[in-house]
Amino acid sequence: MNAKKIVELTGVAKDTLRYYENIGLITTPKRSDNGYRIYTKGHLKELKFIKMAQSVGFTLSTIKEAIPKLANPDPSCPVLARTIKDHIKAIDSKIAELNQAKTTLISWVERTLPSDKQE
Amino acid sequence: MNAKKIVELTGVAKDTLRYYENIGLITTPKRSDNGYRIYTKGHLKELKFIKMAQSVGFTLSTIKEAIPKLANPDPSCPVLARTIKDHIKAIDSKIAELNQAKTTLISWVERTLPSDKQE
DNA sequence: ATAAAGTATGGAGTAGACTCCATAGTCAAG
DNA sequence: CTTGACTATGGAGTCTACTCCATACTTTAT
Repeated sequence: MNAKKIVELTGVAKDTLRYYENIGLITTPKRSDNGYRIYTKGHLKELKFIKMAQSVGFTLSTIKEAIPKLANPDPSCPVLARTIKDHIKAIDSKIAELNQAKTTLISWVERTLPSDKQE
Repeated sequence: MNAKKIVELTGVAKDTLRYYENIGLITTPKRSDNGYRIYTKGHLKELKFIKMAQSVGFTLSTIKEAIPKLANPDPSCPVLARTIKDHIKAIDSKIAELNQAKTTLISWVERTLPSDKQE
């Protein structure tokens, strides 16, 4: 698919795509004869993953470590499973932090506004 | 408490504290006669909250909206509860996103990672 | 009394993550 | 064949969140 299409589908700007390509975050897209980039479903997956990971506080360089392993997996590599499990652990930590933050906020609400009802 | 102490207790650098003060993120600390900043337990709470919120992907400007309401609550203000609940909702969304990301990663691991070809 | 440690200030510099610009080649429509 | 939409490129600019000066005043230790 062309640039316009993937921008439309992912909400990621054209320039951002080029930026991601430059820093090696996404798989380098092939080019058609005219030099235009050709994006694939693989790129859609990568970008979806990037947005998700980013929204929960992972940096692009952290994401970068995970992406190539997801995009070009070597099934016979045990290090891969290890790495992904590390990322899952990182996600678990973030979930724990979020729950802590939530608890903190709720206690603030209850202490401050004891009569207020839940939504 | 003095700057050294709060740096030690929170792990937030001296310059960062001044930066937070400049952008109005933390409560402006009172000064002693010599002009040195005096930090309080309130600052500890604020900084703890900032670090937590930040680690899970909230920006300083988003955090800034929440802090004053937590620090100087007006019990008769329904907007306060609204705002805090919005933050809790945002946290819930982030938790949901993380769980989704986790599921995705796990499925990647379990499928022993399929290679996906271009369009 | 002098050094060392702590603090203050304005302002410059940095890293990460975009975002915009000027210029130019490509392609579909009229 | 010209216009306008689409794409490409290098490089500059922006914004966030720090981080690092250089300089100077205060306090503590020897």
